[in-house]
Amino acid sequence: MTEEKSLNFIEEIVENDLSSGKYASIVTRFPPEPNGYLHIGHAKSICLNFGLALKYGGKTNLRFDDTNPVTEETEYVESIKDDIRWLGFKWANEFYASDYFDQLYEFAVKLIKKGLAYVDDSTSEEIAELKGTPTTSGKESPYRNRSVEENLKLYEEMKAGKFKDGEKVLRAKVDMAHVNMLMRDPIIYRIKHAHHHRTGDTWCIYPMYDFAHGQSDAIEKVSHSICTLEFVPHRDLYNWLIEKLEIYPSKQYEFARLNMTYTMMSKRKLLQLVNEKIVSGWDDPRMPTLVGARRRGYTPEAFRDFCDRIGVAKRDNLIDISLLEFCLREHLNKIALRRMVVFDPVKVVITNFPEGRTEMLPSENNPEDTNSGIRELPFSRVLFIEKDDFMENPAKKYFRLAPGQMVRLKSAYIIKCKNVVKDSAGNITELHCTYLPESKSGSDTSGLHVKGTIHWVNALTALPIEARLYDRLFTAEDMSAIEGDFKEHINPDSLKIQQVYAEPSLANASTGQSFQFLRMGYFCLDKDSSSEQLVFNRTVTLRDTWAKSVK
RNA sequence: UGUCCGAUGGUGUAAUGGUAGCACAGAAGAUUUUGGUUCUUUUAGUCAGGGUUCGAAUCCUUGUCGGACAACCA
Repeated sequence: MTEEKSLNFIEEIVENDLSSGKYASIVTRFPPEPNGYLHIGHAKSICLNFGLALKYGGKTNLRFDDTNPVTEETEYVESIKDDIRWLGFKWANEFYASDYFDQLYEFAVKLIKKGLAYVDDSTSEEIAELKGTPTTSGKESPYRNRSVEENLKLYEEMKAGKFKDGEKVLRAKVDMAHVNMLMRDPIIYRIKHAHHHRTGDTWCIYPMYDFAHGQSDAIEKVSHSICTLEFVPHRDLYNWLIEKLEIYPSKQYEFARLNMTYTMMSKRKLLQLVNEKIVSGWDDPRMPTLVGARRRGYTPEAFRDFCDRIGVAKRDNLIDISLLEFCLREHLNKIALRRMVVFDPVKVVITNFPEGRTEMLPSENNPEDTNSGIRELPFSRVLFIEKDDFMENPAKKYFRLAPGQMVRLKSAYIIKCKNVVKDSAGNITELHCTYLPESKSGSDTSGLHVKGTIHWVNALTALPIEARLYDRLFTAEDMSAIEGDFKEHINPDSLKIQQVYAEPSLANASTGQSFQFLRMGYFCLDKDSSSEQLVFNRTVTLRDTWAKSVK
């Protein structure tokens, strides 16, 4: 059997609840607010919530927490659904907090009737003033002791649109002296004469998060309501409302959100990058959004593996982005077809190869996958190789091409450098080489062992393509620690565009398809491609131990 | 100043009173028609003090450090 993997603290809770018979099966939910695109941090939550239900035989609802019409849009709803599907998860139900507005209204009425909620006419400032501070207790509002009848009437008038935005709020009557600020008579309904993306203009009062989230959980009979650490103080209120409303007792558990090096997860700041056109959009391949990562060439398999590896705990964390890249490379290595592309070409003339002749040479599509087959590469007298793959005065342990030295051309022949041609300025323009006909790949009888193998393309048939080379968007390791304007820490070199030369088979690539450009990295075809110009995004470089040792 | 949450190699995460383990990152080597992959080996850790115990990363206590909390956001 496979090794027993240790459980995270939430799995432990679930297993205990299941074995004790507290629940026959579990219900979780993923509750995004449709006011932005999902990012990598959400992926952790999605994998956790859906993963739990999958592992323990339960179900997961997708529920949009759409209680603030001012910031929410249908565009976001669609993108969120897309991203979850892309990650590979299926929700049992698609729900909206706005589906429950009628019921939520009735819940509030019930609270009023129990004498546990009141309409407050205080201004926002007055409410804040009376709220106290974390270290000093609050004071009661002068409107706190209105009669049930008056509250009922006022609340109904709020709903009917009799008041302007901010003129009145409905507050739960808890305890203004509570050590937990959230328990100091929290606002549960506010007036917003705003168009809602689903309910239109039906409502002009909307519940606050605390009066929607737990209630929605209860309505759906969510057994384990899993959220991030910043909601810990809300748990008191969550439980208080469930108790007073006498509804299904969902339980809230909190875990530490994902933070990653050189990355920023704040939806507000990401929106800023989009609005200020610092990036091309939510799906800019440099964005930590799921759409961005997808366009960049990240795979759902890599994300799921990553989420599995980072674990779930309650301490703040800052995950090294190299772990994500490791997961990515591991997956891409298995699935990406190999192709040869020369980025910075220097011309190689094979002086003993007949002019006008083209030979087709087979090359494996992926050495890690024997089922991936081969493709044919044209080889003739004039080729391009990478400038970096030649050194006139080779460094020690450099085993690529140098004057008088031999190197293997991948899937082709061993060549030997005979002559270096330069222009008047001393720049290398051509390398004159000879090839060893008996060293042909697959039928090599030369008996020679060369240390280096390099990639190349046939000059005549080379396909010019655009390569977009991405680097991290931010320069600071811990973006949450920076003070001042985060935009001062944007990497000016996060995108470099280069015209490069590809083997002809790349003309058949389809959008989103991943390739390994030999020795250069993983790339995928971008949607910006046209028939005249193919565009490839660099997903991630290959590990490069040589570059490291040179440095 | 208060309440709550947390603290294990560089980074994550296990060990649930009984050998501090795993992964990433780093280092060294082997293999390789990708300086990729793969395979070896290796560096490095329980926040501090006190207590309970035959035995403490784990329990108690004090302290230190980090985070959260004073939106009509979620």
